[in-house]
Amino acid sequence: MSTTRRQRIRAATIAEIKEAALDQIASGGAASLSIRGVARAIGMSPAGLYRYYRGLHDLLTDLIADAYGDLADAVSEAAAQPGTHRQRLRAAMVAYRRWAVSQPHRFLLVFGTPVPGYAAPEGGETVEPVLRMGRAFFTVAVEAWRAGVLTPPARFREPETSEVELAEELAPGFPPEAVALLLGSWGHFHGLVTLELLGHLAWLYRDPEAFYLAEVDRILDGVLSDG
Amino acid sequence: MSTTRRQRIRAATIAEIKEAALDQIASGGAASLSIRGVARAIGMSPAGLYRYYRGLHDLLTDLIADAYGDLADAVSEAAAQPGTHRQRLRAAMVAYRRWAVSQPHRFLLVFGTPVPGYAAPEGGETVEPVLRMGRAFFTVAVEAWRAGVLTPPARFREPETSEVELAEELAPGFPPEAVALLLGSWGHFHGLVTLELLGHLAWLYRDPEAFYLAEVDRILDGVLSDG
DNA sequence: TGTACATCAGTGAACGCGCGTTCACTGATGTAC
DNA sequence: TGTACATCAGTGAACGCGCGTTCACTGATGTAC
Repeated sequence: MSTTRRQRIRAATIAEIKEAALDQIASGGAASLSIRGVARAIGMSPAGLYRYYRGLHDLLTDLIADAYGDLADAVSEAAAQPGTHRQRLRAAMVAYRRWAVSQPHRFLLVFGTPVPGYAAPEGGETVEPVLRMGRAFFTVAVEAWRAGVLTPPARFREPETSEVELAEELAPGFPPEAVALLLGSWGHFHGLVTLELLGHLAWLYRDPEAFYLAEVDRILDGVLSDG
Repeated sequence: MSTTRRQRIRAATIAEIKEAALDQIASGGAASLSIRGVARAIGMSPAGLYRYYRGLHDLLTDLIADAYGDLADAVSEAAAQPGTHRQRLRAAMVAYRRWAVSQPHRFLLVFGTPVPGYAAPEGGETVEPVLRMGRAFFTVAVEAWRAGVLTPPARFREPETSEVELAEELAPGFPPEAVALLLGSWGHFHGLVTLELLGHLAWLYRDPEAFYLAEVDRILDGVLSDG
């Protein structure tokens, strides 16, 4: 327990740093994040920040990991609520958009144009969070499949090896077409969210929520047959 | 005709500037574009560039407009080829991805995270190119509707005023649901393209083309009934 | 409980860098007569 | 066809800025005995 005092303060400072960094990103984009800017915001000398992060790159990595984790949490939680498969998938898609719209800068940290000079962490670290969030959707899909209400397309191209492998890993016998179907659906609602976030729907929709919800229903119609 | 000589050189220089600027963007992202960098690349002093652009902002605006125009051209051309409605819409969607994949930096100039400090041009300029590209799709859709093969969703939410207005403008009697349907479809393939471009599909697909094409067919099934 | 020492948090000055933009200028190209 | 003048393209030096990072340092917090 001797670790406490200094460590608590340290944790609080890290939180303060992240908060200031997110503020900076929120107002000027990820590329405008700077050590000096954060230091200024929390009233510390620039050099002091090097006690907490080895450099700008590490701070950014931390923020991205946080964001991805948060989004995955929001989606997973929504998908875990009781209800029909359709209700749970809908809830997950709605949570995806809600999270994105409520903190666009963090969403774009994960899914926006990569920051120049910042190379995303290697394979392992990239794969993990994608799968983690994906699993929220796949889990419900597997359950729907077991219940016989998942409708993969009748005629389908030759499945790719990677699709077969992932399907087998999700649940023995799970159809590889359904893997593609779910990823395609992700592309669908993800696209709607990014278009909204970046203002490409603003010329038609002042508030695209109703539009989004209707599209979600279309997506669900393409995946489930539980009415 | 006295205008020629100097003007031809000037046009060539502008082309050279843009080319160098795109190179810079291709390798470091839009945020890394700089007057000095471009000047260096074409062997001119930084100050000299101010004979051609009033500043960095103007150059960037020009590049974005070019990119949007090019993309619109590629899509329009594809949609204008002879063929069934389904073939033409498919060609347009394939052209959208091909253009994006072949020059990701230019696609992201239009649809990526906005460059910090760069505010997109006002209303008019933003609306025009969106509609211009959209018209390629809408035109085919209107023809399909006239041919009776467009299938807007049976049950639909109350259409919004903006949807009704746009539908009326496209063609008297054109169903507002179809407007939403087409925009939703745009979100679908746009999402697939951005996910691919930013590497979020790489963990599963080495080459997502087959996946994309299959999704395009799903999209078309949701829009057309011409089989 | 008290003291000697080690670790940690944070400072302030300094480094070298690339940036956008302005300014006064030189020399070449075009124009009017 | 030739000359006087205006316009244009491009230079080079300079400005002030914010940046990431390093370094030697001071003072506070924790640890061992």
